[in-house]
Amino acid sequence: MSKCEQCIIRKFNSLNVLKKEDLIEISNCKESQIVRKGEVIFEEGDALNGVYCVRDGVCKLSKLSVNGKEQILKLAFKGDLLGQRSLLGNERSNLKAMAVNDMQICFIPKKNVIDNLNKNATFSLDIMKQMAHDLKDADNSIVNMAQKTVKKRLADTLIYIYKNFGVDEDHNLKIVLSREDYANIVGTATESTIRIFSKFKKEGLIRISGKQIGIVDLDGLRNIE
Amino acid sequence: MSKCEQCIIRKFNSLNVLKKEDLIEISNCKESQIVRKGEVIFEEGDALNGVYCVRDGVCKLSKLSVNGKEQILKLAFKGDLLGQRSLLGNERSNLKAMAVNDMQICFIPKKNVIDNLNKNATFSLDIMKQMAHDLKDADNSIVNMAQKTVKKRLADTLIYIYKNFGVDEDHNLKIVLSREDYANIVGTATESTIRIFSKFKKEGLIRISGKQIGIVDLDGLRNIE
DNA sequence: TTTGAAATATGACAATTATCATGTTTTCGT
DNA sequence: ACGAAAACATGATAATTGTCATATTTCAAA
Repeated sequence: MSKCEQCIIRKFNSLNVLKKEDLIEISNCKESQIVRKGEVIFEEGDALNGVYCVRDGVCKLSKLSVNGKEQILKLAFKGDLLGQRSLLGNERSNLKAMAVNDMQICFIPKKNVIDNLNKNATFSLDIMKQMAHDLKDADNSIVNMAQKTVKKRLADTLIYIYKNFGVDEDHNLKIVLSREDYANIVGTATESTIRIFSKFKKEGLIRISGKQIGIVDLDGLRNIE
Repeated sequence: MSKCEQCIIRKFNSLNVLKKEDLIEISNCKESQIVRKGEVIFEEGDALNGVYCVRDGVCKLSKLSVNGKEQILKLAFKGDLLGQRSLLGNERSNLKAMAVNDMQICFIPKKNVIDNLNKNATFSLDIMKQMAHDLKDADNSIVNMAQKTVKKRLADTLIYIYKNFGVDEDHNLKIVLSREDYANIVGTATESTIRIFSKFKKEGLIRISGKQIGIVDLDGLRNIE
């Protein structure tokens, strides 16, 4: 089992500001685990007794809407801390987390996090900074949902995945999502997603072979209205 | 000028957990101001050197989308702290704040807030709790935008305003917004909002006289699909 | 009080998106 | 490798929503 104080992933989140002794303390209490593609880390409504730190892999954070459709709110990856909100608000999780590919995550008990929040103002400020950033992102998502067409949102999503996760040796998007996942990210029907991807393909913007999607004309995608 | 330590508004936000001496310190530095209906408190892109605490009145927090339309993200009122995100993230405001009716607000300099965040873990935790709650709200907004029809979103908005701000002596909604404001809250065209309100009126769900809107059948509004 | 601008209202039409049906392809467990 | 289930694909059609045009009303400043 690797040690937090040696783990480079913490460079990507607020744990980076902790002192070595506190990291060692956390390291002794944490539990590393492997999560396979498709496995659920936690469900909407679960009581979380700590936070998960993503070391490797990607998961989707989603929420069921009243009409029974899943809405994907975020793709979490390397460095992301899952469940901090529920921990802070002392509430059950309002999101579900499911692995998109194989993952490595570490569970850090609530006590360790709260202790550090209580004694380390720098840590608290860094967490707040992160939350402020998340709130800004959320605002942008709301504006996009409200004002952009489905086509534009799908193009944006493809670009987002390209930028954040890159491509494999065949130049296809490294993160492979189903058309339904894409639909659940932008909030549309699966058929609409399929149709629009077909259109993108016909227009030479993307390349499709099964679930593999490659971006052919990035600027073309960017310029979609 | 009233004193923070005697101000009951702080009961509604994180300032409530501060010690009396710190409140007095803040009170000595704060600046109370009156903002008239339609006046702008800060613009998108402004550098804020503190936070505004809303004592009375309501303001809309909005953001311009790429296509030039305004998106209203929140109606802030009694107890809300404006600008804490920008302060924490050390960024310029990504929102604009404009008074919906006459307001009383207090400006608290950045230094006072940061000082208390540094020395008072309870305060920090309370702020984080508030932010966690805001993030949850934001998630719900995204789901609603993505999954609900314009009609449903407008009905929800009317109910929200009814629940949070109540009615005047004529039983009309106390907060008066233009049809354009409603459109900018739910993310639709002004004409669509006007049309749907007209429909609500015909169906006996609401009452309209000019800008005054009254809710006639709350359950009817709730049950809209 | 007048008047002109802004807000509200409504029709006609177009564009977008959802829904349902049905067929094809891919994936995955045995 | 095989068969079933899931995912993908596409057509037809309906519902929703946006856009443009044009009245009408409201409201505030001169």
